[in-house]
Amino acid sequence: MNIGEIARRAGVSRSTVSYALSGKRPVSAATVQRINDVIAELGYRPNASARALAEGRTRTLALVVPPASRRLTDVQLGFVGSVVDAAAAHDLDVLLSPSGGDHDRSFERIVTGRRVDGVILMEILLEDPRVDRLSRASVPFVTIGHVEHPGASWWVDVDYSGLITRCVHHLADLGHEEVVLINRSAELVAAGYGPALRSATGFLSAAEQRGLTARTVCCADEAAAGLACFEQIRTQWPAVTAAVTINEAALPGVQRALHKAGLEVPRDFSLTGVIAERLAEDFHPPLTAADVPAVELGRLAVDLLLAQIADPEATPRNALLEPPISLRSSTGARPRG
Amino acid sequence: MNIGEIARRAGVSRSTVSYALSGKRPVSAATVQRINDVIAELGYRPNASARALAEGRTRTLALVVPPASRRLTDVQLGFVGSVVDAAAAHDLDVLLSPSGGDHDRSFERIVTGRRVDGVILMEILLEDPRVDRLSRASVPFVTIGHVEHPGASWWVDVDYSGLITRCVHHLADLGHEEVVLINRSAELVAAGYGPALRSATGFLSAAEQRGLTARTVCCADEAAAGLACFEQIRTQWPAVTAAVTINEAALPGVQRALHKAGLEVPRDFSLTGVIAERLAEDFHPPLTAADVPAVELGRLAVDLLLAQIADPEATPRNALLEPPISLRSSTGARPRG
DNA sequence: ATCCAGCATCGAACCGGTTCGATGGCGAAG
DNA sequence: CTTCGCCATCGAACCGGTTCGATGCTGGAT
Repeated sequence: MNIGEIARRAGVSRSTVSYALSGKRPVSAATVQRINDVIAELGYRPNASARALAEGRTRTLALVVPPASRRLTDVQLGFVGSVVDAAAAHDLDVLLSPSGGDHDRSFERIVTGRRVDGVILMEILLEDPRVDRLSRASVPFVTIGHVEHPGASWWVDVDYSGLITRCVHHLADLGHEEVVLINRSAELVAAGYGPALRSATGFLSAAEQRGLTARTVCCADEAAAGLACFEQIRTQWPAVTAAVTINEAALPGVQRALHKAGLEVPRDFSLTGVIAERLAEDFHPPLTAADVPAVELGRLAVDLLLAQIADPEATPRNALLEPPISLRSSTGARPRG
Repeated sequence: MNIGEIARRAGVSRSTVSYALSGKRPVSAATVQRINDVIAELGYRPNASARALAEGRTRTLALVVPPASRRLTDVQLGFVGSVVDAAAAHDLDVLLSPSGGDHDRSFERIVTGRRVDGVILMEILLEDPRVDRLSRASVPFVTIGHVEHPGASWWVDVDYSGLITRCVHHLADLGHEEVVLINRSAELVAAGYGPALRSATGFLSAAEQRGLTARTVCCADEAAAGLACFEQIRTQWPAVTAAVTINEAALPGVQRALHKAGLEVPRDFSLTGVIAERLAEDFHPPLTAADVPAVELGRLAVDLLLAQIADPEATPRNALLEPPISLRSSTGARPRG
């Protein structure tokens, strides 16, 4: 069941078997044939640990995800799936490491245990200790999202600020004068979660530029909070005629609140934002929104990571995607009060 | 950066360092202290591959998931999260392996490459070739879900048939006479997906037992399909007054269809089934439904797997959970036609 | 003073691959 | 017929840990 056994049965040395499998040195066709026969017969496959030890690489990537207690959003789920798929396309395995708490033994194991060839970090904060940790440990890594001062690091991200800006311009073009941003939870904002903060600044500056009255609220990532949040908006700022959101989990609640208030979208109220495509299309009516290209981001992250692993000294690369806003049917002209 | 370097700096042999770390043989307190100081100073951590090779175990579990193309349901997502968390609690890492296609190189790597100590398989079919593959390879594994003839294998599952039966009885008790099962997609049923088939048989036999008229439909796992499906039900079987479902993805569509048809739940129509708790509560009104205990199942699967790894010869264990039906507010007495 | 037990430590073998330098055999060239 | 070179293969070292048997040293009992 190991390479020595294969060698013995094929009547060759262990190194010959190794070369026959890797093709790194020529081996005669007859010998290769014999070795392959034995391997097929015994169903042999090299021991991954031994190979990793000898080669100095594990053919494994780590994907650091938020702990399960924090439910994944649709967008995050898209990242995980696409990273796994992209890695599989390169015959790489993916190790999942829950991180975000304080103990983070799993993260430490991965960083220092040479358990993986590289790391993909998602859900990062503007100031993220894990980024520093990986830099110091000189482990190749790519972040999905970027810290405030990325310096010389590799990352891919969606331009939340830019997208939100475009949403605001879109609403301004339609004549809206008072708009609200329904952000992610207050905890995430307080923690320094990039998309939430960049969305807020983008929203405010775009609104100012267009002379709109801008309101922002944080909303916990759940339907019930979405409902409560929307009702509060109606009470507190009755002149608001449009909302921009990046909070996917709140959408069902917002939908219900709209219904309860007897508001029809987009006739009475416009809704847009940055939302996973599937959710945007499940909404009623389908949301005019920027679809987060989760699949592309995941694939891109793997590509960058592999480039970095191949040449750790290469100058860092990054990608800031700004997907187009898909015009569906949730935005319309400001209702005449 | 390796154990030899630590040994040299601490002035001891490599084996002493190893014993100091593992505690498998006594080492004097003074020596342990010295070794720990050196380790702390250099930030040493044993190479995972080398350790795996020497110990013959990788301290890693594999979780076989459906390929990303098939979107994960909320329940499946719950499995992934809880398995990862439960594994982390035991200081184990989790390797994600997408499987379900035909080539499945990732799956083969894991099965034969001794890359992991055990495998957790989810989304299994009544006849699942992967189960046989793992059995033959004598890799410890636990399935979430069970094949038709589990024989001597380890598994955990939810008793879909039993739960659906209870839903039917619940509706019968409320006086409903014609009920429909909104199942998962026709492809899944055709592929032999356990929960879908067991739900159908449980539904039909319970309905027969109570003398109800039973209808069943398959519905693709998406909101649009849920809407279309529900409208078709209304047209085709106008006497249906209650639905039972296990299709989470269809729910938003069903909700919209109810609204479009001007039906109020539960006054005009009752809805129940087996649904992730979060989705049941996000529905309007909250669904009376059996919450799939995804977290408990995941934890249980890890526990069983560890027991099996510890003693591969142990007699297989399994668990068939039947969570209580949470009475919320989506079921009521049959409307008087 | 001698012997023995037991503790602390060491050295070597082993896990299962990869890789490098060396070697044997063969055909072609001189 | 010798020599050169190349192709195919071999043997040994190495990756970085773990583990087992052996050994030196110390102290207490006799």
